[in-house]
Amino acid sequence: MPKSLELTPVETVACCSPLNREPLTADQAERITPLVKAIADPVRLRLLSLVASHADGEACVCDLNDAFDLSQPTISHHLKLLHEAGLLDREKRGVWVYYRVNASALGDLAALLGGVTA
Amino acid sequence: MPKSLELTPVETVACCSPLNREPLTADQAERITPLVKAIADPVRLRLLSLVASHADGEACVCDLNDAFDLSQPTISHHLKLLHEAGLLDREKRGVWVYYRVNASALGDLAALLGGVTA
DNA sequence: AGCAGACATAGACATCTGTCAATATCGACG
DNA sequence: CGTCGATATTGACAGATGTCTATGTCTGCT
Repeated sequence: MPKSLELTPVETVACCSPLNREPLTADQAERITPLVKAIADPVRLRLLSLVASHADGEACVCDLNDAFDLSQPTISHHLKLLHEAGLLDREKRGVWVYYRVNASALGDLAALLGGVTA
Repeated sequence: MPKSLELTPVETVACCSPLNREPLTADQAERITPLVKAIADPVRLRLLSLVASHADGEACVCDLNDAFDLSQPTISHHLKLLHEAGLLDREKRGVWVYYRVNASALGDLAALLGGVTA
């Protein structure tokens, strides 16, 4: 149920069969790549795991900032990339912003790589 | 059974529990990232899927070159990155070079993302 | 030996990416 | 309504990345 015609990368991954079934077309590869790029950074991998493993399944930006020796804008930038890729959902409550993982996103990507269609 | 003390990225991935179990340490994230970066490119994703889905599980560089509108050195460069990451095994037979996928590599990465420990 | 073809390496170059400091926005609260 | 604290945006810059041309290194063949 996207509100626009633009699909997030994560919304386009489920359409491809596992890598070992048949070659990806150039188009499919171009659509999948942004999602993989989104997790191809150590800071973003840690952010993702921090949110994913956090109690209640969500984490406040204020907590995430403290976990890194990086400036606040840098963390904000990485969170934005993960959000735009469709891997993190964003919710603002009062002054704080909470992120939570899009579970099916990682699942679809894992299925693409691992060859499991489930 | 690595022959040197240097581990390929793929040899270090199995050591981490799934993302949603516990946060990655900075060290773990740094070790995993090269593997993810290796597949964070549309050409390399297609190369991987071409090799993975090829008959006999292996593909000759000569075949792979023809599948792209890119120069031979560029394809060679991408294959080198995939090989160094541990995702592709390389075997030279006569004049030709054959690549085949390291199946467990993608499996471990998928497990990391998908949360399946198997 | 010498040539030809398959693949790798080296170097150059434009573009992309991660980071920061500075600034803007937005909501709560006195 | 003005300030403060939390987060996002902007602009700048160094370093990484993808691509090419040119060249090197094997291997088989004649």
